[in-house]
Amino acid sequence: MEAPRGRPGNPVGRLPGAAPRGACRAIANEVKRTVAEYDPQAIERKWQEIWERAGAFDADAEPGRPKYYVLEMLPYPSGTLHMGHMRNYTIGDAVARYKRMRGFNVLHPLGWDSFGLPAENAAMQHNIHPREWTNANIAQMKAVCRRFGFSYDWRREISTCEPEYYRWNQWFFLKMFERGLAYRKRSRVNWCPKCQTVLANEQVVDGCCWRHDTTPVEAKDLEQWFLRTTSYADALLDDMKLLEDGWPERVLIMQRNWIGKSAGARVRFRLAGEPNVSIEVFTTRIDTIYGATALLLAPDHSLLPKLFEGQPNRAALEAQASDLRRHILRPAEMAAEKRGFFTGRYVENPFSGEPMPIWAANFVLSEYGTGAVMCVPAHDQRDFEFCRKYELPIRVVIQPENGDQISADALESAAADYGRLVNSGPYTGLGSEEALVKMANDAESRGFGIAETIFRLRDWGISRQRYWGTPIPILYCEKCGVVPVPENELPVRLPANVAITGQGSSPLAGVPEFVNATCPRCGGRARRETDTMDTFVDSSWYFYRYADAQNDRAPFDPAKVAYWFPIDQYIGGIEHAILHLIYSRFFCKVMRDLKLVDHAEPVSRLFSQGMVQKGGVAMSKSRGNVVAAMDVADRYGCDTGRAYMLFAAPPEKDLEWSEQGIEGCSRFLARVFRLVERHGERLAVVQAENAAGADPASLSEKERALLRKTHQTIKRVTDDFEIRWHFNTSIAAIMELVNELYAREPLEEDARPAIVKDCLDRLVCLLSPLAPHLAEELWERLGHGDGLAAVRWPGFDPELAREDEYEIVVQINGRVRGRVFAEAGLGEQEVLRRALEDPKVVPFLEGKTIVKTVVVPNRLVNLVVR
RNA sequence: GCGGAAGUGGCGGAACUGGCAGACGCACAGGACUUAGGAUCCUGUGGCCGCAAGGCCGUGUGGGUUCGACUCCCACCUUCCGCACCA
Repeated sequence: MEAPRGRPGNPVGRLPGAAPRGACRAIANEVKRTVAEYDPQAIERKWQEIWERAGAFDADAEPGRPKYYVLEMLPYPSGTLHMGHMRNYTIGDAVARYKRMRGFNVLHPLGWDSFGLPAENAAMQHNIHPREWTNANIAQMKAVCRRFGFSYDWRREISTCEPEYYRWNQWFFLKMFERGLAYRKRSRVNWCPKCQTVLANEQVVDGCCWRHDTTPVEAKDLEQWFLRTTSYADALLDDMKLLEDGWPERVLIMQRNWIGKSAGARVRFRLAGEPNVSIEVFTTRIDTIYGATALLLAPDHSLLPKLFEGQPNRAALEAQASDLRRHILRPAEMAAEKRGFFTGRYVENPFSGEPMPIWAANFVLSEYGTGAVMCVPAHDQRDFEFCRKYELPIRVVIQPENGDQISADALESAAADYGRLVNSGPYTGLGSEEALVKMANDAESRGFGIAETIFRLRDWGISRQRYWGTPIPILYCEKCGVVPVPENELPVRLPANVAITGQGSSPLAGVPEFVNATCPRCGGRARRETDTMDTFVDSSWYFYRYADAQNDRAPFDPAKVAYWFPIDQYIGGIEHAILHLIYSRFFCKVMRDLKLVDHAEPVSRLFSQGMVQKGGVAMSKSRGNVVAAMDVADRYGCDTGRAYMLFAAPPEKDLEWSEQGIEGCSRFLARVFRLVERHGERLAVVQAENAAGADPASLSEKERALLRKTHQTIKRVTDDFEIRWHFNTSIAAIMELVNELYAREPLEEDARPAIVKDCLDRLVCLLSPLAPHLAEELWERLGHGDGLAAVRWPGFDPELAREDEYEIVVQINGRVRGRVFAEAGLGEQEVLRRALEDPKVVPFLEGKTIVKTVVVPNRLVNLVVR
């Protein structure tokens, strides 16, 4: 790289007007002599107390005043605040503080997702009541949050394990029950033998429990309560268009996949020889039905045993079936081979009348569609592989619109694309899209099928055989059957004294005082439901409760919610992209139907922050690479921790924990402290002069330079908050400003105190969302009696930010050959003239012809020569 | 396999609309101050060649568009994440 060149007459690499070299020593000495050390612990303690006494971050609904609701995801109170939390809350806090300075009424609350399994595990291991354990953890984590000075309105704190909160879970459940959105059915459930409870489908990952990733989930039949998420499947999908601007694309994609809408048709195939028995399949490709050469059943399809009846080799078939059931493919065994066997029976293709053999196949999912599919090897890759293996016939019924015709013998893989129908009876010659509609219609009018759209999304099973959760408010009466607990009897409280063994069914079943109840309808004996709710119920609506956390007559006052909602900015980890966020959207839609809210979506903007890693991997207990937030605060102060979280990477990217990096941030804050401290006493009595709009001629060259850098920094930091959401570059910009101020020391020379003060004031304001305690302290030291909470975000004056003079790069054929200076606004011709005269440039032009010139204002000149 | 994100110095990262690649920080080196410095302040720091002036190379790879490409287009490689026999 070329050596930096200063202007003629200036020392190389030094800013025009910077202090002469000899001055550095003097400044350093003076700084050392007079400046107190940056003491983050003292400063942070002081301001946290002041904020708390003042209720500085309490916010109430003020109709007519613009609001901003910024929210971080509800934490589980594990006891330690780890780096992920710290990063999450630091981002949210920076945004909250920035928006306050922008004049918004900011709602920024925090609470605790305090039901859940770990409390029960702790109860077993340490013989401590889940409530005690949980509350101790909450106290600990809250202390860390306070130590970090996050600007929460603590009056709105909620804890989901308190009856004041969970009674509204029960209330919502009853509302859903009334509307048929909560129902009970016996169903095959995912059972985790370690958790000793049911898991939602969403909680099964690769066939294993989401908490125990080496424990395979078992199938079990149980009576379960479900919430009918599927009745909102279309709304959940359609309303995603409202989120396209504010949510990360990948989250929307994940949700779309999860909902898994597929449009197709249900078709009934009659069992050959038994006209009253038929098998239904679901297909999205009814246009290929003339190419179906078999019908495939899931190994656990309910009809399978019936098919074997009366066959001589029935026992052998049943053995094969149960063998195949053991080989139902789990996602982890995706590469495993397809297997199946012929059942000995046939169905009749309702379109062609042709007989088709029925096979059982291990890759057919019993829980999706109808658990049976038609097998079209020519046009479906899975069927193709299956038929090749078992030598079933392959028949081409779709030919590509353009390109070579295909033939069954030459196929190396299935041809799944749409095309034109061949060998398809009366449909031959139609295009796939046309045929899909027509054939489904015909199937319906001929009585063996119907167009249908199905979803991958299933109803949400919420029953958990656990103690530490919300009791499901249902009674079972010997006479009246299933009876909901009347609203006025809520909450159904968790009994305090329960033996938690971790074995068998719900611990509540062992508490007679809880189980035995009176039927509210007939007054007879009733048994209470002993399952509790999935904790995702708690977190599906908690952010509404923040709007009205103390309400004891309703989950919230709709007017308050109408003021604060929707959430303007929600911030959390990507791990909640599906479960929590779909359930929350579902709850919102139910609430809208209950007329509690009038918005369609609860969250306008969602941000997924990156993980915090150490040594390139996520911090985790098992890896032993966890750094606790409290340790950072103890060693460096929380402002340093915050600054590092924001500086080390843009917020959406993973962040590598670096001790040296954090020391760099600590140095930076100390450097800011010394700078302001050095001038604070002198400037505290000075009224800052707002130079905006001032006559530039009245400013000294140094004043202009100071103001220019300051206003350029304001612009950069403001854009970072408003548009880019890249706080790393905000801090970098502020560092540049600080460097410039140091370089121009002594500031008291050639610059009026009022101007210097103005610059330092603005610097401190820019810093305040990022390192709030230090900023408050410096603000005070600059002589301001009022706290920063009352201060507006600094304004930006483009006139002051403008450069007077630009260095213009002169390129010859795209290569940098020289540099010239041009005053702002200098005409193109003049810039070009200077470029052509530049002594560095001239030799490159000798004997050449300039074919083209490009002049980019304030940036460069490119001369194309030949 | 499908979908998404990303590949830039020794490291974290910057470059906003196509216009000086490497801002800012870390690390390292030199200097100042100092009894001392792992504090502070100042300076330097992509690679190669060169005493220097300067030159050449350089943003995963290969092409393309353009006066000009980290940025746009095409093909490919690698990494991470999500989904995955969903009929």
